[in-house]
Amino acid sequence: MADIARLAGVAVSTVSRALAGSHLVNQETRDRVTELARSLNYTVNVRAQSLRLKHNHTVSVILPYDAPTAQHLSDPFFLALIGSLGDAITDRGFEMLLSRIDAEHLDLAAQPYLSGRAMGVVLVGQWHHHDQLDELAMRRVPLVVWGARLPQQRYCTVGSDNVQGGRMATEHLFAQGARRIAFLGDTTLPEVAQRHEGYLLAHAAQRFEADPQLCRPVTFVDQSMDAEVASLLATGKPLDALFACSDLMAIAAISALHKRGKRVPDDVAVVGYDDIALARFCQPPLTTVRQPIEAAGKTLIDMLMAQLAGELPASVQLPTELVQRSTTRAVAAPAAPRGRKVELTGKRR
Amino acid sequence: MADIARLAGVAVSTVSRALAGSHLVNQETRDRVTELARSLNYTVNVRAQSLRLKHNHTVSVILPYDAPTAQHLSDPFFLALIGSLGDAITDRGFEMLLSRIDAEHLDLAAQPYLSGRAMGVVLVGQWHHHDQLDELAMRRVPLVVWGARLPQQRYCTVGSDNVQGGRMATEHLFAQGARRIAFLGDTTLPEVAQRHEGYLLAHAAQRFEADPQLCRPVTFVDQSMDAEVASLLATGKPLDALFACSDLMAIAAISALHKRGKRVPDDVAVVGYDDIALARFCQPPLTTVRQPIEAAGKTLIDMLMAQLAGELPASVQLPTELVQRSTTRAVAAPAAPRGRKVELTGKRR
DNA sequence: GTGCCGATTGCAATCGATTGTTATCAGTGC
DNA sequence: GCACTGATAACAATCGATTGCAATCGGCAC
Repeated sequence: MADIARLAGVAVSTVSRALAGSHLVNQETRDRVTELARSLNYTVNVRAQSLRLKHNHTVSVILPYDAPTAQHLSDPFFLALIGSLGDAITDRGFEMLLSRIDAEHLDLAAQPYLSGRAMGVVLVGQWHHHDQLDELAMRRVPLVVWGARLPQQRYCTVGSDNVQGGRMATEHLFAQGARRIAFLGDTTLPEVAQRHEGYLLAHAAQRFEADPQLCRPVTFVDQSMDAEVASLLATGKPLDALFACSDLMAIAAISALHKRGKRVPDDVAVVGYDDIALARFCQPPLTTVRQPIEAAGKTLIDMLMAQLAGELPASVQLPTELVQRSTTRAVAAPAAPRGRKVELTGKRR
Repeated sequence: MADIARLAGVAVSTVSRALAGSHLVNQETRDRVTELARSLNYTVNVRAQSLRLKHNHTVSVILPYDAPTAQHLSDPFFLALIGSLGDAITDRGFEMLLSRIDAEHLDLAAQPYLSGRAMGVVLVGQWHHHDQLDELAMRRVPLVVWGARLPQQRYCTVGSDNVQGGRMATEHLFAQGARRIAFLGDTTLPEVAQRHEGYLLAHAAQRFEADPQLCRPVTFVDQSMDAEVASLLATGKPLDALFACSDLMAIAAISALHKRGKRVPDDVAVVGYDDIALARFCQPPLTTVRQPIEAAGKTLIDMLMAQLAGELPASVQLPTELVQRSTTRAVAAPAAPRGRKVELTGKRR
């Protein structure tokens, strides 16, 4: 900026004002400065600017990782969520700072905010440390978490309505005559626990007792699905259906079922969760509970902006919908969750 | 920092040194300051720090978007690449600034660097503006591009060996008796053009003439695949096989083929490109040319670091491998590209 | 008592912007 | 000729760090 000032024969302050389009500087001077800046490929230094202005246009998006397994960033649902966040953030003219932290130390999520790099934080998944998140909220860190809404939480969450989703999936399976429905998912995770709650509610509504033996704590993405399915089939009692807490798990389970001569949906019906791109394309196309990914990114950012505007963090539960494809038999739309028409195609191009 | 200095009864400069672990400050003072900082949840302001130090630890990753179609960030391959980059960047203790720009203005990719937000730029895809990238390189912007290596380019690219990949796929199809092989992909994109070149080389090696009617300029992800496949089947002459320039296109094509009563691979064999997660799970599992995504992120960052260390930008072509699954009939591994053993499973968990 | 030494610590300039306040200047009225 | 006014532009403080250089201090030798 000093260079431009020298070349234009004015003071640095005038250049600053000129580039900001201030009317305090003569139109002619302003044009001269602007042109000079353009021809020199000059851009204001954002670090200095945001240091002086004490604000910035960056949103920190954090994906916790499970340290013991050193898991890489490859889950299609989370990646799609990043895409959705990326779009939402770009649309608002902000930038996205993406980083990863150990899932056991969610308190580190505040770093980008505390160090002035970002105006606020979006954390993807609450994992096992609800308490650490509450603490961050109490320390007034602008924070929105993708995950389950828990009783009396102090932080703001955005997530799908997991109880409704789990219930809808289970009811759909009941509706086609299934009676013994396996539940696959790690219920120590809040979101999965809520889906399991929906699963139990559906059982209660049917006056059926859920067999605890059918609930398997498979982690979100897992190679050991094969063994799990084998063990489920070996219980002696028949297996009607299977509700998996992610599409990836559902697809792995279907593959394991096929390997053991079970037909889907004729022998075992399967419902997944997420409605990732894969669900629509795999054979047979997967019946699944759709989490509205497009809306997710937008809503997360909306909530963050609301907090930055001084509003109270109101948590949001986005509606889920059952997308009926071919891993379950076609039945009339379930009555319970009165909702929008079921979409058969996603919005992806 | 001033607060801490006051509380600790020392000068700001001492606090700075203490937090940096400098041995110029007394061990005791250092401990006192460190403890004070921790208890106050204090973190150095990264903006001020990097302003003063004139360097930072941020890598800018840019995904161009096609403005006319206002395409969202949803392509599984690019998302996976972001994941890979995220891991590579995190592993090196850096942070990732993710943004999007209009694919027609790749020169804007320099902004994050010029404005001091990032130490360098990784651009995902070179799209149609090779020239703009050359210009950026001449302006000495630290830049690495994911894409095709073009003759006499001035910038550094990392990409898969597209010619080899295209050739390998086509040879594999020839090896199982295919003679009329359709090529699906937008050859105005450098990467696709090179895959097409490989396709033509394979034809030449077999002394076969490629029928231009079989080359269809489908854009990377497209709804109109159905019409395209219909048109291919309607040419009058038989269709043996199909090489699609992305797995997504391959899967869409398979779906269109099924709809028209064609069996895969019996009537039409199909090879995709990328080996995204979907390829392994879809039914039938997709034969495809694998781009080494894990290595991609690492290599991109390695090349960026090399540039920052003052080295010349050497472009890299990562080896591709043919992953034989079920959309082609099993044949012995092709002889031409002597390579590593074909892996049947990816590294995903 | 003086001077030197090593170990710490403080002072002040600096990074690149922004902005309230002050200065300059041409034009105008008396 | 002088005071006043409006339009521009310059000055200087500031944001929160870092660091070369100077200052301080206790100890020690002479």
